[in-house]
Amino acid sequence: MPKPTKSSKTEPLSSPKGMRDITDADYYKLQGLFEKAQEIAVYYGFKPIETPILEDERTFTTAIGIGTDVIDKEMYTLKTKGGDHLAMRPEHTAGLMRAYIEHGMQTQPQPLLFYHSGPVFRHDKPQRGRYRQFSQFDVDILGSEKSIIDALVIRTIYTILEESGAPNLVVTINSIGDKESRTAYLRELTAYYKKFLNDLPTIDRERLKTNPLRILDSKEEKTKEINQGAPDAVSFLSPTGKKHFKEVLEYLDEMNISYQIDKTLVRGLSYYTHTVFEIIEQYDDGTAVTIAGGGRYDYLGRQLGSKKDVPAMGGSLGMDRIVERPWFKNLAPRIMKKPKVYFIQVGWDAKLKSLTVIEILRKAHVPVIQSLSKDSLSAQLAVAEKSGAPYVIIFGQKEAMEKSVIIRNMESRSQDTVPIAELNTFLKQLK
RNA sequence: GUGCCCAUAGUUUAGUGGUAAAACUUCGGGUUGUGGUUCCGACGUCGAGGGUUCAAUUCCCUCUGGGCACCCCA
Repeated sequence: MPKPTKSSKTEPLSSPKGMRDITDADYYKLQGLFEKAQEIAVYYGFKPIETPILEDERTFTTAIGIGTDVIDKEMYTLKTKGGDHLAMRPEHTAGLMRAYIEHGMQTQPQPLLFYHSGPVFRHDKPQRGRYRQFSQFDVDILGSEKSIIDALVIRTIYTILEESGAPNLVVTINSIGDKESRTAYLRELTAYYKKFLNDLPTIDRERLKTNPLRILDSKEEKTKEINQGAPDAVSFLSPTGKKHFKEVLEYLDEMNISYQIDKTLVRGLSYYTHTVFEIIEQYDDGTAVTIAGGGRYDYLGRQLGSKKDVPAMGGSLGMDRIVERPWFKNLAPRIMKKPKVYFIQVGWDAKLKSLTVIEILRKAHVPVIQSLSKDSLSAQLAVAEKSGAPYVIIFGQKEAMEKSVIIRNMESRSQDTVPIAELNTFLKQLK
């Protein structure tokens, strides 16, 4: 029994901030998008996985990294009654890698292709298209360092967006290199900024300590000036890193996927190496909406305790954001049926048998809607009219006795009396 | 987490320092067997708490929730 708090007496209960109830059309949009994404992923050879919403907190702190906003400010954590420190997942990748290592998936033929979806949680300030609980659809490939793997992930996500109706898609892409080149680059970059320490705005001076790469896409005017002369990550890439990046771009060229190399793209999760990308919707007026992103994470496996390196690449798309975009095609989920008949019953004898008749219809796969709780014929006809169902079945006292129903065409208003035994065959010939 | 704006019925919105209105929706009825109509009725502690006042839905403060811009991200 929850203890009543001060607010529970006075404040009406509502869903937690930034979390929503999703019903009807909104629900089906998300489900429709999921089914489309799933279908595409399956065609490209991905297999499903579902991991727990809660994980040991350390899975995320070691994977995503202290010093990132996602960990420091946005993660929901809790202590169980047994004393375990768990966290609501803020993304899918760390849990996936944990599962891969835990179940020794390295022993299977590599690489392994996974798609993964479900709610993720970030304690962020809500805005339109940004929720504290939101759904991501991820594709990940674990166990290969090859550049074509990067291209395959980007291709798959890009295709899902395209098939959802997204226009003006651009892939922004960058390479932040491997451990060595990244360390060298970071050292150089930090040294560079230290020369301008006094000119750097407070926020960027702060970032110099926590995550210097972020200074590169600072919005501060002063910093933008300083950034003009900042060292460039790509020039620090090792020969293999350069080759890898070049190959990824070649694959994109070959597939006619338009991309822009964005040297300031570093992304907020610290496990990334080599390729990082975002897919944005870009408009002439300069506005851009990020709807997907990802990258390579070759060191994450070891960070989470794997004895061997697990080279891997993944990306995720924000389902809520996509579904709210004006261009989103309503992708009808398979479960959605256009109602074919509206069932009306009149009188007690008919009401008594009505569930049996509806079960006959269900077995014949006839989608039926009804308002069984209503009694009056005219009220039910009015609702039937509004529902847009092309046919109405009227089941009344007389029909209940005769074991028949009246089938009425809503458009022509003509009607036939059909014995219940012949109902299925009769309905089949209706279009 | 910071700044700005907002909050009246299920929804969209009026309105006022003297305890509230319209439209649509929903439910019930006029109408226990054939349609979109019409008529009648019901549904609000004016987001929550506190303050100013004889009196607050209205003015002030706090909180909660939402939107926008940062930050960050999907």
